[in-house]
Amino acid sequence: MQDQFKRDFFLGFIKVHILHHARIEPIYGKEFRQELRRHGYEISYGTLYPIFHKLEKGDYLTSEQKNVSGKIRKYYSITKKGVRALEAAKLKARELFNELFEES
Amino acid sequence: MQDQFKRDFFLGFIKVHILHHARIEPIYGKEFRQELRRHGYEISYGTLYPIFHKLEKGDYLTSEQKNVSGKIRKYYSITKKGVRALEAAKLKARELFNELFEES
DNA sequence: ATTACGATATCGCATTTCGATATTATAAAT
DNA sequence: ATTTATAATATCGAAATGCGATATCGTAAT
Repeated sequence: MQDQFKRDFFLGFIKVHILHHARIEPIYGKEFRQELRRHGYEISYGTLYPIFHKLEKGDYLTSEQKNVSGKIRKYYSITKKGVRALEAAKLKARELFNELFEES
Repeated sequence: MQDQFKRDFFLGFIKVHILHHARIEPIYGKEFRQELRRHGYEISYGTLYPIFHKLEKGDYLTSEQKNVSGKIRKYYSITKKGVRALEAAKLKARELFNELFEES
């Protein structure tokens, strides 16, 4: 599968992952990107950070800066609106799963 | 959930749906769009048709025109390469599902 | 002061997405 | 035979998104 289509198919998956993880615990860009790579997803910072910004602007995430041994990290947590969006996404993900894997 | 984010999250889901359905039987644009609407996905023709074209160009789909009572329909079927991409996507969808719904 | 460095932010270009509009092909009507 | 109607596909221009590369930030150590 070529990279071009990987992105096409999976960027949405990645966005759901963001909300899901940000609900469990605050996440920040660099570590989250590495987490994604461990799961086989490639995303550049030029894509990831603007997604964070957009999700924060849309009030799906909220951020808080922390100084970790002299380096600034921006931790994102999910908002109530984000939780609602995540639940809607989970519903759709479940439907997709059922359809893809139903016996036929 | 606002439309803007619906699209962000679900356009990839839609692309997986396309491959999945095109594997089961040949699909064509207008009917497939209505099928998607029944499942709660909104996509315009200005988005859908170029996706078909791109998937065909990338050899994930192949098309055949048919005359149905005077109207031309372009039926798309999946290719071998498309099947491989679909299987990869199903794997990822399963992983996403497992992560979203795992007990914690 | 300067350097080092983890981390975030932004740039310019290419591609994608969108609603709206145009085009195509044929059957039915005249 | 020409016109009209219509299902369906194709394409347009503008806006948004995605990308790799590069720049910037903030602080601690030197």
